[in-house]
Formats: sequence, C-alpha cells, structure tokens
Amino acid sequence: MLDPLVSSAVRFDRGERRQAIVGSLLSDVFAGRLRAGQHLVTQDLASRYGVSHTPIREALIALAGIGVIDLLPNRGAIVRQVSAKDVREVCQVRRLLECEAVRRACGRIDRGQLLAMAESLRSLSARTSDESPQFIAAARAIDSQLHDLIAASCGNDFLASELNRLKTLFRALRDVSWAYDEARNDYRRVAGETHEHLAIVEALLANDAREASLAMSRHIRSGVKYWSRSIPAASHPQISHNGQHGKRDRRSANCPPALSATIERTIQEDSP
Amino acid sequence: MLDPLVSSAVRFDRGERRQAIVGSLLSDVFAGRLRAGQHLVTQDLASRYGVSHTPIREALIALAGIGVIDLLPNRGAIVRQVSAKDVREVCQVRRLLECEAVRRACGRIDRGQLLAMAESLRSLSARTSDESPQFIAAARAIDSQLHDLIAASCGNDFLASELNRLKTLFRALRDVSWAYDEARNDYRRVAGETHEHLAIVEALLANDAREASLAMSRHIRSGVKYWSRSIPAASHPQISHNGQHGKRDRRSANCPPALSATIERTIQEDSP
DNA sequence: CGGGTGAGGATTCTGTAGAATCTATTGCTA
DNA sequence: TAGCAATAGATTCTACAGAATCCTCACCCG
Repeated sequence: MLDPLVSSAVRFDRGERRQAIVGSLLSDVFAGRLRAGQHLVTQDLASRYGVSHTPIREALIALAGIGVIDLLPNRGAIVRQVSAKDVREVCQVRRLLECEAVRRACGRIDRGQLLAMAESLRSLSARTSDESPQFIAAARAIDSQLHDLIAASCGNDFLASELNRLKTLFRALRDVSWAYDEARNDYRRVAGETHEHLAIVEALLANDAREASLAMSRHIRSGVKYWSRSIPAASHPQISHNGQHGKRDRRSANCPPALSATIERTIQEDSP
Repeated sequence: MLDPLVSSAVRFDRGERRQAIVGSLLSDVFAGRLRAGQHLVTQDLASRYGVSHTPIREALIALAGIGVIDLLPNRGAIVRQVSAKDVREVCQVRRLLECEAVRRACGRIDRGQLLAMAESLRSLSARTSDESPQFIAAARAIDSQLHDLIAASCGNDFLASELNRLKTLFRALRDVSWAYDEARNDYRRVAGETHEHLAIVEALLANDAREASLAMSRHIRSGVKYWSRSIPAASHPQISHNGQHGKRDRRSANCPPALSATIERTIQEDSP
C-alpha cells in the first residue's frame, strides 16, 4: 500500500534506505510537496514509505544536519520556516564561495566544456518567446551544470562540496518560499539568469578571473534580489499541523544553530 | 558500570541523549581519545554510555553530517582519515569566511569587549616564558572567544554558524592529526597565535576593515602552514580495527561528499 | 446565561530498548 | 586459490515507556 505521494522508488537495499529517504524528502521539499512549517510525523512517513519509523528518524536527523528541517526534542520535525533574511544570509555566503571558486577555476577549467556550455546558453537565449516547461527545465539543467563545472574545476574538493551544500540549501530555501508565493517558474527571471550565466562563461573563456568573479557576484545578487521579494521579512513561528496554538520555541531546536551550540559547549570544555 | 573513558555525564533527559553523545564523541575526537581511522562499534559505545545502540547510531549519523566521521553502509563508522590536503582546503574556505566576517564586524563589534580582549592578549603575550598547561588553556580560550566575538558581530547569523562549523571541523582535523605526530601543545605556535590575534583586535579597534581582514588572513595562513606540516600528504585508506586489508572504498561513504551525491541525484530528478 | 479558564484524563507521537534479520568479513577446507 | 561455514556487527523491526498535546467538562466571572 504505497502512497502515491512517494516521489520515487524507495525500494533500496538494506543499508541505503536512509539515504534514499533523505533524497526523497529533499525532493519533496524542492518540489513544494512539503511546505514551510509542516509537521513531519514519523509514523505517517513510515507507512508512506513502507518501512518502520527507525530509518525515518535517521533520515530526519540527516535532514536536520543539512539544515532543511528543525528537530525539536520530543516534539518532532518541522520543515524549516524561512525568512528573507535567511535567504539573504545564505546567499551572501554562497556568493563569497562561488566567486572564489570561479576565480580559482579560471585557467583550470576545461575549455571544451566551456565552449559547449556557451553554445547551449546562446541557443537557450535565442528562444526568447519559449515559455514551455521544457525551456525552464533546460535552463535549470544548464544552471546546475555550470555551477557544478565551476565547483569541480576550482581545485579544492572541500570548497566544491561546500558549494554543493549551499546550492542545495539555497534551492530548499527558495523552493520552500513557494509556500508564500506561487511565483515559481518566472520565465523572465530564467531568461535573465541565462544572460548572467553567459557572462560568466565568456569571462572564463577570456581567462579574466576578475571579470568572472564580478559576473558571478552579479548573478547571485540578482538571484537574491529576485527570490527574497516573495518571502516574508521575518520568520513567524507557526505549525500547520491542525491549527495549534503558537506556544512553541521553548527548547532549542536541533537545527544547525543548536548543533553549533552543542559543539560550543564541547569546545568550552575542551581545554582542561 | 560506566566506563571511565566516558568524557562527561551523559545522564540526560529523554530526547537529549543523542545531543549529549554527539558532544561527548566530538570532544573525544578533539582530545585525541579517538584517532583517525578508528572503527566505532555501536554496541561498544552503547555499553560504554550505558544506553542502547539506537541513540548511538543516531549520534553517529549527526557526526557524519558534521563531517567528523565516515559512515560506510553496512560497515559502520570510522573516524575520518585526514590528509594535509584536507586541512589546507578546509582552511582556504575558512579563511575566506573569516576574512569576510571580520570585515563585516568592523564597526559593529562591541568596543568594550574588544578592549578587554586586547588587554587579555597583552597580558598573555607578556608571559613569554610560561609553558604551563594553564597558559595553553588560557590562550585557547581567548582564541575561541575572539573568533566567536567576530562571528557574533558580523551581522549575518548564517555566516556565524558556518564559521562555527568550520572552526569545529578544523579542530577535529587538526586534532585527529595527532594520530601522526604528537606535536600538540607547541608553545611557540601558541605564542605566535597570540600576536596574530592582537593584530586583528588592534585593526578592529582602529576601525580598519582592510587591515583586520589581512591580519585574519595571515593568522589562518600561518595556522595552516603550521598544522599541515605534521600531516601526511595524501590520505591512505586503512582501518585500524584489527588490521584488515585495504580493500575499502567500494561504496560511497555517508560523509559530506556522499551526502552531496545523494543531493546531486535528487537535483538531477528535480526538473520534470 | 454566555464566554472564558483551568484541571485532568485520553490520545497522539516521540524516544529507547531489545529482538530479529541481513551483510561483510574472516578463517577453514578442499 | 576458490568455495563455504562461522561470526561479528550493522540495519531494521516491534514493542513499550515517556512527553506533549488535545479534548472534555466543571467552574468562575462578567
């Protein structure tokens, strides 16, 4: 009795079930099937995925580590509430890292792949009147490809993995913001992004690290500007379970800040 | 029958046991009680902490999220093997973020706290001949305080939490490196750090963002240079459980890179 | 008399323990 | 060396204990 909501086949081998559930829940957040503030109940998810609640719990812990949900002790998991401030802050950090990566990638990056990407971008930007889902999908795919190519070519594996994490986080934040505004799939924005991407690629082709970094900075800035418009200014705690009262927030959450707090305590005790 | 190795009291309320275990294991890594490549067996840890293996498993998942251990599907957890390259890469990213944070903190940071910190640093650097553990402890405490103060004053909570994460990661990497070289507690290095810290504080007091950033950059660079000396150049896979063969690495680990891979897959399927 | 308030039990859900199952590895044998 | 049994250990399931929340109802105040 598999729920039709289950995104993809989660019939994985023993030992990879948690990962599979993490991936599935992540894509649920990306696709807007899970919305900000929503309460995730382990038993529901367990029956939905046809497993016991143990691997579900473990997946939720991993998701909390990624920063997509909050884990409140004894009170379960909620999809993270997002404010414009959160998106802005994540993007500031992301901009910093992306600019560094593109600077470092300049000169190392494979020229053939760059040329191919420039070609794709040009043909994409030629289809100005195309507003089909295929167009959006193609643009998104190229977006991912370009950022991945830069990350892979920056000569620093750790930086690459951090960029990946932030890209994911950004998408999660952005897509969770659909809870407030159905402005997704804005064709104009997608077209704008294509031009910004092209500028980055051309700077890389010209071996101009400075300009590449600037282009990347502009690209991310305009992304923030665009997406943060449709998000409320401050996060207002609320649970959409069945319309409860708002008396939450008593204990600290298990989200990154709280994890940091744990680490903090540890470090305090670290110098005996 | 509590094991004497258990770092701190882990008699916590229901629902906070995992966090407590995470903290305890982290400090075990920091203190060198857990060494690179060591195999963590859930049942051993369970009896050591006097709990069932369930919260232990969950703590290991959280630790893998932090990046301190690797989780190999069906084969358990090992303390992450570290190469000089890893440390260098983490530090490059950390330098980037710390410099940005100190730039942003310039002007916002509380002057009183800065002055107090300068005072502590000066008195510390006056004790040139002191090589006692107390001296080391004091220097470390101030190190933490300064970086925390900057993070807290940078006006970007997310950046602050990322810095915290990297600081933790850096310590874990550095301290795991003791597995190779017992060069810990090098007094000369600690004294050098004190001077570097003082330079940062003075630039902040002078409201000179550029110089503060440069001082921070120098500080972290010299840290890398120092610590990466005592670490092997490349990570050579090996398990110190009972002397196994080296045929690992067949499946991907659950460490950040692999997590990114999961996310990657998810994103690939993301644009329907 | 109506609406608000608080106590206390019922319910739902989380967290932990322990049992059962599966996987990987080791050691033995041919 | 290949194949196979034995074992250690990881993963998952089931069951139960504890915490939080919800619901009901009696009581109080306007």
